[in-house]
Amino acid sequence: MRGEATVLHADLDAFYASVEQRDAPRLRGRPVIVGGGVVLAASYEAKARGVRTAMGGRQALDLCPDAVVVPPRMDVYSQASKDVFAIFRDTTPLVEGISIDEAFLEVGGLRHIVGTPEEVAVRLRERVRVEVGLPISVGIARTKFLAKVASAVSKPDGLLVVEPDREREFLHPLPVERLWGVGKVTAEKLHRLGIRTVGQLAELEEATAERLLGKASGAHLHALARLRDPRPVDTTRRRGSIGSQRALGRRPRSPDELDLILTQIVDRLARRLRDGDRACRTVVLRLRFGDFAKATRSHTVGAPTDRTAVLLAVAQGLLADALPEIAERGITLIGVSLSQLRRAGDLQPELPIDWGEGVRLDTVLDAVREKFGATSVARAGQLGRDPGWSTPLLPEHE
DNA sequence: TCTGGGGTCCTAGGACCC
DNA sequence: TCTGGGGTCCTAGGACCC
Repeated sequence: MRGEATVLHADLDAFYASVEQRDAPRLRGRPVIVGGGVVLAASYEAKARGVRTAMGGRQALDLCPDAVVVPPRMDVYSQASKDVFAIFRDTTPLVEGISIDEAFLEVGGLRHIVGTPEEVAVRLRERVRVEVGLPISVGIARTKFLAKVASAVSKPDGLLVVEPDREREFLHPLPVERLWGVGKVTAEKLHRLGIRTVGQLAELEEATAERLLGKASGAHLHALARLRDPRPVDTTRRRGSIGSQRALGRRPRSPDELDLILTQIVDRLARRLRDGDRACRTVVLRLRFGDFAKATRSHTVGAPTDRTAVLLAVAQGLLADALPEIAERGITLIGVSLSQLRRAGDLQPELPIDWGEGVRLDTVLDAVREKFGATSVARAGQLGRDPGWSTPLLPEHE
């Protein structure tokens, strides 16, 4: 009556570290840490020694002095991810990617053609192991949330089915930290009330949960604890923002240095934007000051754009505004996010950003100049005329 | 403990409009 | 002259996830 377990959550185990062990036999069976200053991924041998993702590299080596530390190879991981997702899509068209190493698959429709969800999962795990050479865990349940919890519980290299009539006994004894959306802060709020298991959270009144955790997340977590999760596998989801950032260490940085780094970041992002045939409206400057406090500064332009020069001028304007505070507090990270993404095909040129015949870059940048002043705009204009620049900063008809 | 890089979603206040 | 309620957009911050 409540439906069948037809949602798969497939999640590669210790993804980056597994790729390194796959490619270098001498790393197999040994504790492997991917990253440098910070642990990006740890193999299960390293995890067994207490090494965790996001841990400082120093601390990780204290716990596990014989670990092999390897630098990340993002392009290799990206290719491995594509290979695995190709197998997902070959299994069913109903794939919802969650991140580089996990996805939901709806396989209910395959029962009479291929087999039960469990049979599909067994075959999927085998194909990923043989064809890509990586271990992957799969959870199967009636809802996405339960499937995700099931895959996590099954790790490493596991397969776990939660039958609909066993959901309560599976979920309720688990600690609240297992809920998708409960981190350190939320867990502590719950612990203060003596709530440690999902079952205890489910016993609360919904209104109580909302008062404690906020309206949206309170209602959401309460529903999950009561086994309610109506979200279907959504194959149409697209990224809503893209970003790039760079940690800077503690030494002081001159405005020119910051400007150069900012330019590199925006150049890379703008290219990714165009490669994905997308445009954006909002530019967010991310900062982390000398005391590691974070801040954002953002600006939204009237019409979506994918032009490096425009995005850079806006970013430089935001940075110029923040320079006095940076001079005072120091800076340890700078980054940019582009949000309010949409298909570039939806681009509707409007004044003042009108890329019609004969419109010059200077005209386009007027709006930016009005908001931020002339200096950064002048720099952006110069870059646009530099033939050595790595991306076309100007539209073809410029 | 001395802190990466990529994202998502929610909240809250103020501006602005009807 | 003083004062409504509702909706949307923008900005900033924060929790959380992998």
